[in-house]
Amino acid sequence: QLADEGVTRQDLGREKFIERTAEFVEKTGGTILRQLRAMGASADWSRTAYTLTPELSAAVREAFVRLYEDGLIYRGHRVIHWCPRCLTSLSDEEAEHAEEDGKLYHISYPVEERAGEGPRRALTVATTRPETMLGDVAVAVNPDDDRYRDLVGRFVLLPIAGTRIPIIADEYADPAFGTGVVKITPAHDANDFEVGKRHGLPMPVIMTPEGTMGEVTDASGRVPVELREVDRFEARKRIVAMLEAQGRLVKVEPHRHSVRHCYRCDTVVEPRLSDQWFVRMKPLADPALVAFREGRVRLLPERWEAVYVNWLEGIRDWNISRQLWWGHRVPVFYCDACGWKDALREDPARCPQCRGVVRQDDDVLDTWFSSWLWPISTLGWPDEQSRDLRTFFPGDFLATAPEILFFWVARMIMSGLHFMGDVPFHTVYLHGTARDMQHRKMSKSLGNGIDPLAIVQLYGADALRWTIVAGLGMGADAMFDHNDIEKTFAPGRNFATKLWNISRFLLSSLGEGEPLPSGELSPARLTRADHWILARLDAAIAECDAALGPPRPEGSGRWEPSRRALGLRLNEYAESARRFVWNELADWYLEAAKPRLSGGDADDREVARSVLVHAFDAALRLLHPIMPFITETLWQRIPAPRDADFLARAQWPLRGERHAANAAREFDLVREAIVAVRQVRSDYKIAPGTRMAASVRPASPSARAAFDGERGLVGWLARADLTAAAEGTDATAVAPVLLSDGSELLVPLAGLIDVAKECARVRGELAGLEKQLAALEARLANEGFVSRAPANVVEAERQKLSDWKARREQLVARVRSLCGA
RNA sequence: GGGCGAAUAGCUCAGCUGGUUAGAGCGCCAGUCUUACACACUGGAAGUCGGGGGUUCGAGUCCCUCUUCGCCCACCA
Repeated sequence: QLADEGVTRQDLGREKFIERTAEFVEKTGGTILRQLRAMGASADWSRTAYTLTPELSAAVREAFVRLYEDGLIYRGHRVIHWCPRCLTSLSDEEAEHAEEDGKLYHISYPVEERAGEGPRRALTVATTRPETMLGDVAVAVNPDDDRYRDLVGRFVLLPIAGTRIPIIADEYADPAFGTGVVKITPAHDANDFEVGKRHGLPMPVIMTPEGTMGEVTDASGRVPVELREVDRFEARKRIVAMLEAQGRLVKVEPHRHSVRHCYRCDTVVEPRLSDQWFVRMKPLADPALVAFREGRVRLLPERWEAVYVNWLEGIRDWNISRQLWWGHRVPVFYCDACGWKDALREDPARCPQCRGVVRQDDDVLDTWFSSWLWPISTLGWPDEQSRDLRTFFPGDFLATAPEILFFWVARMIMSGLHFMGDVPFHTVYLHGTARDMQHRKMSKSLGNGIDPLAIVQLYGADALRWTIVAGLGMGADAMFDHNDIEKTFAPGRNFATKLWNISRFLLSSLGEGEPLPSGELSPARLTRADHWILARLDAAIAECDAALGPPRPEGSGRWEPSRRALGLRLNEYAESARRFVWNELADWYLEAAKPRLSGGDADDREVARSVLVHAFDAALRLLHPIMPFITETLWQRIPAPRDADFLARAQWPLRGERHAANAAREFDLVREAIVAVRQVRSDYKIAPGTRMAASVRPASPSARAAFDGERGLVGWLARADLTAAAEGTDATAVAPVLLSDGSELLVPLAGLIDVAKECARVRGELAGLEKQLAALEARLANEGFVSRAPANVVEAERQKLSDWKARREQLVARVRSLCGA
């Protein structure tokens, strides 16, 4: 906004800038909360917190002072990442790498001549950043490099600057890279800084904070007048031209390397020597590693654990000071009169030593220095007796993005351990990132983003949630095509519509004036279909439970050792629930129950309604975490058991065990028969309205009872009249189907069968089966398989073999009678 | 330079500790306004699981290697 007004923060001044920023935060801060609410996030919205309130600010200050007192915060003079646009230092994590095509410039530095010496020599150095040569204070060679051993201790003359700088020996110089000679610029390169320290070299800063050329720390005349205040990239070009003119540019090679950029504005970061506040990280990181190794904190998906460990093991001190104005100000005070300084919890009126005037450090703290305290500062820390802290710390579960694993997650773990002696949570779930079809992160600047609120408007929050939960494996990135959101979000909307329509049917089937279902399911009155849907419901609940993983053992501070038991396979959970609702409840049970619900006697109606309500109620409970809005709305309308005022607070469904397994199996057999008849109808293009006939040869008394008992259902769902099987039917006039239990279904098709075509089809099927059968027989004939595979696997294969053989027999018989000799 | 991930049906993706004839959604083909739903219903076609090698009775799943894409980390100027 300020840029639009053509104003900089410096124009405005610190106070005014903070005022304007606070105004902005006030206006826009609610956006994310609104989005979260619209998407159905279920949080205690009365407990939102903000790091810049007095309470949280006090916690940040307390943390700083304690770390300072413990010697874990110190002032460091070293090369840090500097953003010339933001005019502030950055942490290592805020300076992001990006591969770029650059150039490697080889520059020849003449060796200072010595009296009576032979031909003039020169050392060639290679650099990607020629503009920094003005800050060179030495050239280094490896002490073991024979090529240059004799030159160590002598000097080169820095071109353009004209400065005389020593040739030093340092391990840092890699004999294998380039010429083996490296220029040393301690103020503008972190490695060179280390070399400079080792050799006690001067460290001239030759760039202004804004990134233009200029002497900042001394006036040694290194930067020629014509280059002063020239932007660093422009200066690079000019210096290269000057070197070329002087014959000092040996060659220029293309060179791909990675360049650090400011995470905020993408400006190329400038390594720069300066004074900053640092947190000593090793003492904080070690306990975080121990906590991980002891299993007190766990990352999912597991592959992130290696990343976490790797970062902690190689941790470097954290630059926490920013030369910005918005944030928590560094609580360190100085007395210029006597040189006193200290970090304090309260602002001092004057210097405790000399009563002189004190001033506070100008810098503010890295925003993550406040955020890393979030799990404790929001609960009342540093008051360890705070009720909230004692009640809610440590937390249990954190779901967040992998990109802030280091910035936030690892540091929260460190601060929790350091300040509270415990991890702030036990499981970290690192979810995927929303990307476009080119796998690029969604971002404002690329314009490839999808506004969640727009999706909520168009398809509903439940559809959005469904897409994300059901469509992705654990931790997988989500690719969205913002040009075709329809195909992405329509399935979720369609499923929500399905739920809506199921409830419409359910409500209309309750009928006027009839008593509402009692909710009591008396086993004696249940039909096969009832048993079946109750069995399917139990299976669905079991699958959802398994996908979500078992709850953590009561009172245990850690998860079970088996990580796989943790679950969080949300997509599997969603799919199990969907399949139950759509493919089982809606497609089969509801259709099967229609005759009973509209006709039948009052008892039939009552039972069917009860089962339907029971199953749908359970379905809504299963789906509520994914689709909270529609499930809550529908649950309020149906006569479901009211164990809570809101579905959100109602019980998770439990497995009922009320069904009879054999009755459920019988229904499955009937379903098979219905599907078979439909297939025949479709294959032979028999009009949907045409009533068909079918006969059955049951393989068992149970099957006989099922087909006898469910004749009406077959009539209703397959439009086919089941009759007793007639013996000796003409093969060319009947389509036989072998059901899974061995029962046989015969569909008369006199005059409809194209004998030649059907013969070919059956032969094809038989050929396929023979192939499978041969493989199966080979497997069972294999000594190794029979002796080494688990018994249940072998048994299953044997069962399969006998099933397939029966099927083959049937096909062979059919081929014989259909295709002739 | 190191590490990680992905590559499975036309498309987007599931396939946990190796073990049915590898699944879903969308799309496609055929049919249907069947009194909850055409944002639907019924039936169907479609994959040598990126290439090669290995371990194993058995590999989409484990190991090695190659190719392509992506991400993270990194002090080769």
